[in-house]
Amino acid sequence: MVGDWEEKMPEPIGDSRLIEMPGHLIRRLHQISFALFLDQAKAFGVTPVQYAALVAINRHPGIDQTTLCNIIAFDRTTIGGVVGRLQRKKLITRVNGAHDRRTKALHITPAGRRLIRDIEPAVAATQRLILKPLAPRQRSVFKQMLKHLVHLNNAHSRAPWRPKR
Amino acid sequence: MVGDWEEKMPEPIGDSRLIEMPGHLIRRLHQISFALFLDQAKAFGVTPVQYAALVAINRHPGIDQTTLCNIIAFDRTTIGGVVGRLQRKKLITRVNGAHDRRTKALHITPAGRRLIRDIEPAVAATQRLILKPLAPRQRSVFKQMLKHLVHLNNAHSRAPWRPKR
DNA sequence: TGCAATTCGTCAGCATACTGACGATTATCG
DNA sequence: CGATAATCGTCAGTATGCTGACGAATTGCA
Repeated sequence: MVGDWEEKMPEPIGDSRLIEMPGHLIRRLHQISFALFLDQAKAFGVTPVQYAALVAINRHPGIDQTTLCNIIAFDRTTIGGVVGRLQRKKLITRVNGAHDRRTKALHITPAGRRLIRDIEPAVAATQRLILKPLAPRQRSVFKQMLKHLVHLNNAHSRAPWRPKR
Repeated sequence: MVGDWEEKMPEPIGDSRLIEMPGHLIRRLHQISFALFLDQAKAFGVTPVQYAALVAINRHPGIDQTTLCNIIAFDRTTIGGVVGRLQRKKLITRVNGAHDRRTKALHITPAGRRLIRDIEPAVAATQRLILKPLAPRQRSVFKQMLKHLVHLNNAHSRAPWRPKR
């Protein structure tokens, strides 16, 4: 299926060009990473997104949803559903803010704390599996590049990361 | 906000640990990449996913949906909606397969071909912008690593890439 | 040949994301 | 103080992506 390139014709974009585009590869790596997490952590019934939110809530008791979004770089609209599902699973509580009645104050429950503790090996295993195909010395190079790309492209996301309040 | 580490306590997972996890960074890079594409190509009204499908359909006239999924590593369920939207925009046609009546044969339209041609600069610019924060020599290193990670982790996705039929 | 296994497209259900908008509330400034 | 601006959480709408299931059609094998 190679070889239909023709003189004087603008070269049609073929499979290989498409498949090697960074954007395409990043999309696939994201899907793989997500699937690996679900597989490793399937006994706990949480997604990578829910796990990230849970860790941040544990670390910042009483945090409101918008500040949570700034810390873990989520979208403000999306977080509503995420914390709703965490609440349904009794991993967090959500009460109206005392000082600012527009906000909801998020707190982790004992069950949530237990989950964070117990899921740790699965989370660590997931990160190892993602990078497993690379040689050990390349893994930290890749991680550095990832951090660099994300930090310097931060502003291009609707949900940019922001330091503390 | 650093320094609440305590002797004899299992170290709680903090923001920095979470934020530097490969899985988390990959999710963010995917969002950034997606947003950059939409921004660069906003005049054309297609998503990265729709663009990938369109390119593959252009390259393989009459392809059926499942084979299309194997080529661009999509999920079989998801592709239905994607090609439906391409059809609604009159960029492709979808007719029942002649030989196998279970399948739908996909063909690109003249409008679809025009779009692929005209959107090219925006697609190229997107790929450049994604990798822009890296030094030029690092960009190909990163691309190689991405390809390596995706190929060797291929089987872990529900929608693994598969060579031709 | 005939029947079981497989495949194709689709459906319902759920979860993550983003846009644009809104009411409620708080902050700011004249 | 009071009007305006900004912020918080949410909603509707749209798009991607997955699981599990299904009817329709085809394949493979006994």
